[in-house]
Amino acid sequence: MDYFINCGFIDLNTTFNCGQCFRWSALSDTLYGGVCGKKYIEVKQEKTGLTLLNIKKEDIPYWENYFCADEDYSTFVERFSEDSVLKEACAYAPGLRVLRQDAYETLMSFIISQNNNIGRIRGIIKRLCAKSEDGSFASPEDIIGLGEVGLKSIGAGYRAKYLTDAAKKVHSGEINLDKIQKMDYNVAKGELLKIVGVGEKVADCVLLFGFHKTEAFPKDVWIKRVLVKYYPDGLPDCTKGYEGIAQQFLFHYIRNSK
DNA sequence: TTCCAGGCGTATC
DNA sequence: GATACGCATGGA
Repeated sequence: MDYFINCGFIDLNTTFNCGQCFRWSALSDTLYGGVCGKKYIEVKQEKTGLTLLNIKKEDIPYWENYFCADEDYSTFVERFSEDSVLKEACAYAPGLRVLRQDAYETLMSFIISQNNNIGRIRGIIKRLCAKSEDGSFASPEDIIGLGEVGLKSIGAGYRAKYLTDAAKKVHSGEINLDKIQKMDYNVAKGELLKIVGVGEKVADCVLLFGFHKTEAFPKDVWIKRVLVKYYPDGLPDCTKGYEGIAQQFLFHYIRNSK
């Protein structure tokens, strides 16, 4: 069956190409295919939401959660528009949404992202996931099995040992992603920082994109430029509690405008 | 050829 | 706590 999710306007092209996710690809102007968890899905752009194609009824809640159908983005935009720069950033990317992605996949993806560009990140993840049996994201066992040599052969470079460390800690239970989901932001961040190769920025990306902790504010090279240029005295009050959502609008704006 | 990319670990002060 | 440097890789 096909299933329409009415979540208000969502721009799939912008949402899938703003650097938060790496496994969606355009099949046409209005159709996208992607893999999350064990599920391949095709989604169609609609005026007030999106349609899940050929979806099993029991999978619908997963995708409603993934696309944050429960969140009203007009409220965010209204709040952020108290600040002139954020107002412009929001106006620049109508329909941009921060997704609720799988925490494990987000962890591995953003370890790969460090000191890297989005095109290469996508390529490395694609080659990595080609190593799994069913096309789903490479499991901890898959990554441990590949070893650092195998990981370097797909272009992971010096991040190979970081992926290995993360995979081992998840596999052993030393890092428990289900428990991290329930922790407060600061405690959760402390857990992620135990992984070799996960620093402040990657931890915040995982907390925002994988655990939907919206107060996480990842500072990459682009956002650091935004802070210097527009917010030398800190973020405006209208972002409080939702700094991560604001961050994504600013990130997309600074990278793509002008 | 050099610079850069959704940074981090390590050494040093 | 702050700063400097090396690190794999490939596109610009």
